[in-house]
Amino acid sequence: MTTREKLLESTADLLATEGLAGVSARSIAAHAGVNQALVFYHFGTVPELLEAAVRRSVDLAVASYRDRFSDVRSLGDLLALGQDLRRIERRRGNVAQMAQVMAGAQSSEALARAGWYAMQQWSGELEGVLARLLVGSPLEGVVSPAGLARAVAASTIGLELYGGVDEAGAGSALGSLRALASLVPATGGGGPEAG
Amino acid sequence: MTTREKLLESTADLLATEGLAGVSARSIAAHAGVNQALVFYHFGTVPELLEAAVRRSVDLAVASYRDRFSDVRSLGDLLALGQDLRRIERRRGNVAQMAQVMAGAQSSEALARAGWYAMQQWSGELEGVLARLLVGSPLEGVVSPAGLARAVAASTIGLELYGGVDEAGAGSALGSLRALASLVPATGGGGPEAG
DNA sequence: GTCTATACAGAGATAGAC
DNA sequence: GTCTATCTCTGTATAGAC
Repeated sequence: MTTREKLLESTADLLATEGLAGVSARSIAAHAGVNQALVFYHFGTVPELLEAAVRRSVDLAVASYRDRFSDVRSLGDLLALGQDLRRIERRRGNVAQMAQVMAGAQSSEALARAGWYAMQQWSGELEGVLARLLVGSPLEGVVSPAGLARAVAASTIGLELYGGVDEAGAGSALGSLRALASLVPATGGGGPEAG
Repeated sequence: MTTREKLLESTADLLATEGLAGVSARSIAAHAGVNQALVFYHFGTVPELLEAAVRRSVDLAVASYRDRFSDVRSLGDLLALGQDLRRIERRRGNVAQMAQVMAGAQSSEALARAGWYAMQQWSGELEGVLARLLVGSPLEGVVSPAGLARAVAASTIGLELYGGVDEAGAGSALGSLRALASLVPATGGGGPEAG
């Protein structure tokens, strides 16, 4: 593993576990077991390292689901995949990472770019599936696949943050969304937020 | 206006406009036009000041809607109120404030408490209305008012953060949620996320 | 309650030897 | 590419005069 890779990985780790406030050139370098000055040698500034780390996490994560996304044939399939995906990505810390980056977007151009990119990648993937599934469904023409995909992604971020301050509350929120999803007409379950 | 109040107000302002990273004892004091040491005299630590400021913002905001909440008689009414509320609170910066506090919950007990409290107040209010409205509706027994209220609140936080990195994307997401809401059975419009 | 002054830790970042 | 050393700034927090 190169120094660059160690730094990228450590940054992603720390961002997910400690939040933005716990991420500094010093903490990253310590966690990676490399010298602090190398952060600046390889990435210029800390926000740029953060951006690179998030892009890498997202690219890896999205790519790991590409086959499963293209196998989806029904809203039921999508629902099942969504549940899996949510569970796995939360454990990996990728959802928390995105939430932190988006919260920090106000104070850094690089973080804003990273947040934009991450949302773009995930919702782009989901949008492709939704576009296929909505053809011929009662929802066709009523909701746009692009908007729906983005709504699901944004709500996931919100639920992640909420879970950080009230786990039980977030659980009940998710339960209600699942219940609502089961009401989507003519699909037998599988609404958008159900994952 | 007392020094205490100036500090609370300035903290809320800065949190909404600059984000957590832009909030420090120095910046707050400068914005309030008071001496920096007074932050510690009145509130002990910076996170405690943040907590107090958020509680105050939330209490004031929620109280200002209490009458309108209790006037709601139909999902249509709720939808209209939700749109108003969302527009006004976003402009006031209260949504951004909550998003920042929840993102910082990882690094501070006080912020976690503040985030919990804010979500509790807003969803408690909404839950009361939903509990009334769901009686006799097709959704009664299918979704819990408590969970639904929390899902709406959490999604609002997520959309706020997303809007910070991609305004157009967040707009399309909101549009899709409105479209979905119009499909809620037997109500003629007025689903949960539509506000 | 408010002010000045200051201690001290940790942040980002760079210079220069290796 | 890597390491040591260091500069500078900004952050929290406190002591003590007023």
